[in-house]
Amino acid sequence: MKVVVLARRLKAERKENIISAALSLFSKEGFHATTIPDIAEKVGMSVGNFYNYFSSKETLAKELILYISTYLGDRIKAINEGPLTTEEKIAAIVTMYFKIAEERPEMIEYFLRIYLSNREVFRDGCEGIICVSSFVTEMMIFFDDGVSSGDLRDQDFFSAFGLFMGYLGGMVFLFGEKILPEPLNTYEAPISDNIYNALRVI
Amino acid sequence: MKVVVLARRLKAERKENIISAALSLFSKEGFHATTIPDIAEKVGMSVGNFYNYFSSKETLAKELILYISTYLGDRIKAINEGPLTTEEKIAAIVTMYFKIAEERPEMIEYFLRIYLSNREVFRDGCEGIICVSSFVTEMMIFFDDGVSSGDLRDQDFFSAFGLFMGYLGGMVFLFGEKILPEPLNTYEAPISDNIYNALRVI
Amino acid sequence: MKVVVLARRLKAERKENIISAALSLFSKEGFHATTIPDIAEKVGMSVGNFYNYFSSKETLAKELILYISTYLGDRIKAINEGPLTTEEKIAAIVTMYFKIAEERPEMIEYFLRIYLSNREVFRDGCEGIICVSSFVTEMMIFFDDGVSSGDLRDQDFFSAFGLFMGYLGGMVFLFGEKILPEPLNTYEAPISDNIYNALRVI
Amino acid sequence: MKVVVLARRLKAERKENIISAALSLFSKEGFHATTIPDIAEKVGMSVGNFYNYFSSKETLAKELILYISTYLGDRIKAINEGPLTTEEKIAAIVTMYFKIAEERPEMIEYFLRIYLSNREVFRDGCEGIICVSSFVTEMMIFFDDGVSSGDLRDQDFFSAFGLFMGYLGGMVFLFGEKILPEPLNTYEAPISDNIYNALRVI
DNA sequence: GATGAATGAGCTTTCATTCAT
DNA sequence: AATGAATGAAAGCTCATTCAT
Repeated sequence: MKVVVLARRLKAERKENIISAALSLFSKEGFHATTIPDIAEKVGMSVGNFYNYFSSKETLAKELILYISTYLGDRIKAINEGPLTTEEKIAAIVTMYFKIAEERPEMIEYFLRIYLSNREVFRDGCEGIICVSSFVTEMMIFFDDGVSSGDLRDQDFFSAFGLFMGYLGGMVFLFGEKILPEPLNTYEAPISDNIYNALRVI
Repeated sequence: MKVVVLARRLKAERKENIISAALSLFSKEGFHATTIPDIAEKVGMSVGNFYNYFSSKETLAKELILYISTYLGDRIKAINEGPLTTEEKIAAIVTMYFKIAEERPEMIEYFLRIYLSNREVFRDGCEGIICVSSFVTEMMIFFDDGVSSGDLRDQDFFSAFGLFMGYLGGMVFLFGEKILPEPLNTYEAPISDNIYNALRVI
Repeated sequence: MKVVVLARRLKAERKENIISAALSLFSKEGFHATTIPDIAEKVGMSVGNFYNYFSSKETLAKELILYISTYLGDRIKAINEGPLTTEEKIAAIVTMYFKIAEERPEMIEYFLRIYLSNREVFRDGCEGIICVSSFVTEMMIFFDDGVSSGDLRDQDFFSAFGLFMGYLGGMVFLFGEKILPEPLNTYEAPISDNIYNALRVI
Repeated sequence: MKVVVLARRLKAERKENIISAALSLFSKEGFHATTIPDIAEKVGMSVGNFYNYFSSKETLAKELILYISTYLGDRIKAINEGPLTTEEKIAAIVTMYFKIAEERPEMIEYFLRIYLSNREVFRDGCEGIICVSSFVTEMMIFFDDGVSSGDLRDQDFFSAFGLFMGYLGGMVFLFGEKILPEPLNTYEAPISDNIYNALRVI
């Protein structure tokens, strides 16, 4: 019995390794420029064995976006459930997002460059927001809370969501392209202000 | 003499056809999933002949982004040079952008999905904002004018640019994914408001 | 009548231009790496028109080797018919060959690199020595004369021919590869000596 | 453990098969006229798998010349280190060379037709004599020994090398073109004599 | 004779996936 | 579970040659 448990843990660990290697390679090199041999080599695993963990390159790509969505969703959830005001929550989300963009850029880059851009890959099984719902749901909760507490105007969710996420994504993109003259965190305050100004009750 | 002129016109026309076909295919299928044979077939041209017009797939991709940047830049320029207030200009840009997104979605989609995401492709020759400068420059002018006229807060350009363009891009993305419950133009008013609120002098 | 003559002369001239351009390109870039558009451009002629002068790339290649063989044959003939001793003739041929190798390297290079190495190209129509007979014939005469005059041993022609031409070709090859430490003409005397020693009556 | 060894042996064997097939095809058809599918088919291997053994057609070509140079160098070395006089060594080298030209003509043909003539292919990594140094070095030793023993005149190495190798190459070329009226070995004696006469102390 | 756009077969190379071991 | 050689379809691109003008 114990052996089975150990084996299962080992398998989960190996899978984590693949996810981590793939995330890094996909976001750095692009989905098509990254090959399965590349990933296998980075994990220290044979090509054939890779297919014991993921049935195809596309499956892997879909699991990755799920992984990221959960990761981001968890962090937003923590903020949502904390004691902050709406204005502070906005700042907290911006700070969290930019922190990830600097410390684990693969995650944001994967989101922006792989998920948003390779429609063919995510066509089957990730329609709509299926694969990013953990994350989107928490953003919905954030807005609802903000509206309930009288801080934010009651407007269409997607108008607000597009503003928030489009803005942050855009900034990270500019950062990634080395177009921004200052480090990302310099922009945290003005951006949080802009978002709050855009959404708050007037 | 006439013959030469006609031939030249024909060649320019053929080039336009390729641009149009490629724009559509790239934005619908992705850069890597679109093949030269696909493009050639859509234009009704042999693969070999395609290379009489564009020296490589990458060259084509770069000409495309230049084409789009100029197209958008021209429209923003017209708005900039019109008699509108800053608030009206914002609405005009949003309307224009969404109109293009509905009438010629390939243009915006290309921008969002191909240009922003296939870094490798645009690495040489489109560094920084080189290939989108027509468009970015006009956005700069818009902001400067808004600040000069006392309507907009004087803040870092990229903070404002990221808000504006990240927002619009995000909305078009949601639209393209069929996530938005309403037609795009429904959102024009609230979005324009959000942007103006975010940027205006308080 | 006059017009016809002029036209014919013009055509011959154009053909010479093609031959000259092709010789240069083939020997510098190789047969396969040289394209018909390359040649046409160098001549300042359209691709289509090229085919009014030569029916195919292979035909051109075969005419070139004929041209070179005649060129070399004529020069050897002049030496053969001059008043020199056999030893002097050897030196004269070596000098002539190296002079061409330095002044019009395309000719020797074409011979060594294109003709000798692209069997497929010359398979039909240049079997055996058909396309280089002007040159080989003169070398035969040189040997016969040398034997008749009692200077050279009477041996199989090809034993002698291979020595003479293999030697000179080898030296030009080493020269072309920049392997030779000295300029080509430095070697004229020792090489002539070696050849004479190899062939003379003992 | 045994399995690994066997696999390694199998892989080496497959590589030998490719070398052998490529040598034959290249020398018979020419470098450019031989395609990777041709080679793969001759080996009984898929095109894709070929690239598990050689990273490109050029790499293969370079390994081939190395292989041949070593093969020839080894044989000359054996002669150099044997008990023969200089005159006998010359005859031995000629005999050996012609024997290879008859039994494994691909080797000599590859040398003459592919290596010497496709400069572009060998440009990177085979500059000068890099890829044929095993062979050239042994020829240097032969000459040095001959001079040391007082049999050969002390002259520039390349003058002598060009004579020897240009001569042999020329004869094999004539043989390959079916120009020679007699079988190759008929010429061994007169050619050895000619070479010895050309180089010996007078 | 002259033009050059057009053709299309063919090239080298890549890579997701399979499968015998 | 693990290996990595093997497959083969498909990609981007080239180029000798043709042909409408």
